[in-house]
Amino acid sequence: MTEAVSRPTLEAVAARAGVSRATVSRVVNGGDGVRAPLAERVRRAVEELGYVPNQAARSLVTRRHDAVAVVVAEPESRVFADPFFALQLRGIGKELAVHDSQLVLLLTEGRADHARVARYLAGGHVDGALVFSLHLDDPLPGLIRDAGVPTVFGGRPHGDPDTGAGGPGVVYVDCDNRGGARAAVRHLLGLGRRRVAHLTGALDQTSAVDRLDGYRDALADVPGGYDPRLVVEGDFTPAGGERAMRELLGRCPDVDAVFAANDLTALGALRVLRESGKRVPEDVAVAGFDDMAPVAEQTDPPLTTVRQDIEEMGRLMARLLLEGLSGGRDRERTTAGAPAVRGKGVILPTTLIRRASA
Amino acid sequence: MTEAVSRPTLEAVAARAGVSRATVSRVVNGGDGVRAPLAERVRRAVEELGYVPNQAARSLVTRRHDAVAVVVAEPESRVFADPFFALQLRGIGKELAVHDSQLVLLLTEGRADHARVARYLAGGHVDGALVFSLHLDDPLPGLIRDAGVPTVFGGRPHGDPDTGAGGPGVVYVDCDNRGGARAAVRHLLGLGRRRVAHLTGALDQTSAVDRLDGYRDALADVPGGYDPRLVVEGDFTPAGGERAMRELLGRCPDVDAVFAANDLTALGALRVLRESGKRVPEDVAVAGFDDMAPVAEQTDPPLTTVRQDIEEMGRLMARLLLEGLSGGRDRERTTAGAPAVRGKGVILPTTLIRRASA
DNA sequence: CTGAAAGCGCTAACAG
DNA sequence: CTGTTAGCGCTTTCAG
Repeated sequence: MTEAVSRPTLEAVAARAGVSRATVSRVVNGGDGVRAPLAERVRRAVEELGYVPNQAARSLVTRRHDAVAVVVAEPESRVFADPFFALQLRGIGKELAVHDSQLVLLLTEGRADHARVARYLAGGHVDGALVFSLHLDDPLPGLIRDAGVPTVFGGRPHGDPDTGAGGPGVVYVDCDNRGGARAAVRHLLGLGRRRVAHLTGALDQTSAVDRLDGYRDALADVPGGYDPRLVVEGDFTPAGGERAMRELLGRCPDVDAVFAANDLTALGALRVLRESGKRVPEDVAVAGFDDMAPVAEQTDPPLTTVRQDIEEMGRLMARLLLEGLSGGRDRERTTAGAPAVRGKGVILPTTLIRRASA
Repeated sequence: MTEAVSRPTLEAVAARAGVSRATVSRVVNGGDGVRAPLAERVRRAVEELGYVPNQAARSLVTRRHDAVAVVVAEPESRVFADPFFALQLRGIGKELAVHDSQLVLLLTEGRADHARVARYLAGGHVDGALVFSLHLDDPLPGLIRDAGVPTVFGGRPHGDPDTGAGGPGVVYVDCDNRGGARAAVRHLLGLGRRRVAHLTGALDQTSAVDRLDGYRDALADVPGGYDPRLVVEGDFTPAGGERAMRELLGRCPDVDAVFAANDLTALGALRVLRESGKRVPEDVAVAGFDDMAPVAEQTDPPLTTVRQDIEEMGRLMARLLLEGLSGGRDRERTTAGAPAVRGKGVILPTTLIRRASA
């Protein structure tokens, strides 16, 4: 393990180039307003000395850090078990890289870590925070508000402006959970299915609630309508999907279609259906949500599901934060076109992907 | 999005407590050498003002950052497609949290990003770096060496001390790829299989090479020995596994066992075997590597595989770095017991997990 | 045990 | 256009 060596300072570069520190600083930061030959001399000195600015010193005066925190609560390990999070992280990373900003990852695993995160955020190391707020009782959003750091949420936070209960100025990015669910269920209905069940996600997360609402929406349109016995609570995991599916089969053996809250849940459901001798999609059609490639494409049969662009969500979160920081200057359009903006939330569209399971 | 507010300074706290800045500083940093009543007054002032030290100012003088960089090269998206990386990250995060250190994630996606990463590392924002060096031609290790930052590698780097080609002082953590592979292949041989094939990983990664070596080791013991026609190159992905398995079946229809370089490869192989009407394990026994829960437990049949403790690898990398930084003080023992240390590499043990596929 | 003073390395007015 | 002059907020000798 190499020891860190002491790096040359502005002073040293200035001396070598025979100019003042101020001039070197100017050249290093864009270099406008410095005559070409001088600038050239400075650049050579920088090069020869291998000078790299000390960020701590710079931040101290500029109050900028070129870094944003990504806060992830992972009370259960689910966050890490599916590629969802990794994809968002990648989107965030890409966008930040474009703006020359660093990604500081703050993992929390319980109350103990919350204090640490709050302290860090308040300590002014970062220009802003991207927060994945998962659960209803999560104290993190409050702590972060108190830290007084510009923040964008991933996923609609509980009690957001749209539902009327939320605090002002909450910015978030989410996909159209409700619309996507509606589309999936309508597709199942369009197949002629009349007993369409729903295996929900963990209902302390808004995504699960919104998908359930979408399911209800679609069923409101049809004669038979909504039957509460066809709704079983899961938890976004394969195991939860199995459990829920078993319960559903026991309760309503006549079910002919299942909309699972995500692909992992669908995976569990498929397994139980196979065990029970039900054919998919002949006896029971199955649809999922997320379109996680490694899951949805490789189930047997391949899964019909609702696709959301996870990486784009991450990218958009970062962009929104950065735009807010720069006071709305350098606004650009998202690569996905123009997403719908409702209140302070940005909702990305979803697409139904038809495969063999429904 | 809340605007950041200006935080109180040491000065303010000092004024409020009626002491000097120096005294406040002492109290904030452990507080030894300050008389109790005074210290108490300071603590109250800190509390009332909600004072949090400005890290930039502090770093400027202490030259410590309480942050380490995690550098991940992801030229292909594989890094993110499997949970491997997420698990290591989690291990790293846990260990860093214990030491009150932050995790700065540096994602790179090509040459363009390399310069950015090198600059960042050289800029002295972090106390050290954890680097996942994946590919043979990756220029990253070199750049990082030049940055002069203490570094620990994840996975044996190319040309490490053990092979004699590596630079001095390279520290890394890896699992016992070779030994694990050997165990898996011996297990297949123990089942009475005589035509044991190997679907390799991407051979520009040391893990793939080491597993191939383990395969050869095991075969060196038996009469028939090593048959090069039974080795097909894959790339650690399911698609690569399918491709390799198809080629293998074409070339050696008499194969009766397959050792896949990882679980994802095994997944692809299983699919092709099923298509071809081969029964697993009756006709062909299959073993994988990694024991990724969401994959290995849920294949059909469940996969016999070599387990490595990925999270522990991450944790250990962080610990090694931190220990090195503190000059070897506060040394603790790893939770996994005492891993083997060869040269500057720490090799974690692997375990064969028997399931139905072999 | 406490305070005064001197910077850490950099940027940002302000003069020239 | 370039240099001079102040700090940013903190830690750390060094006196008292």
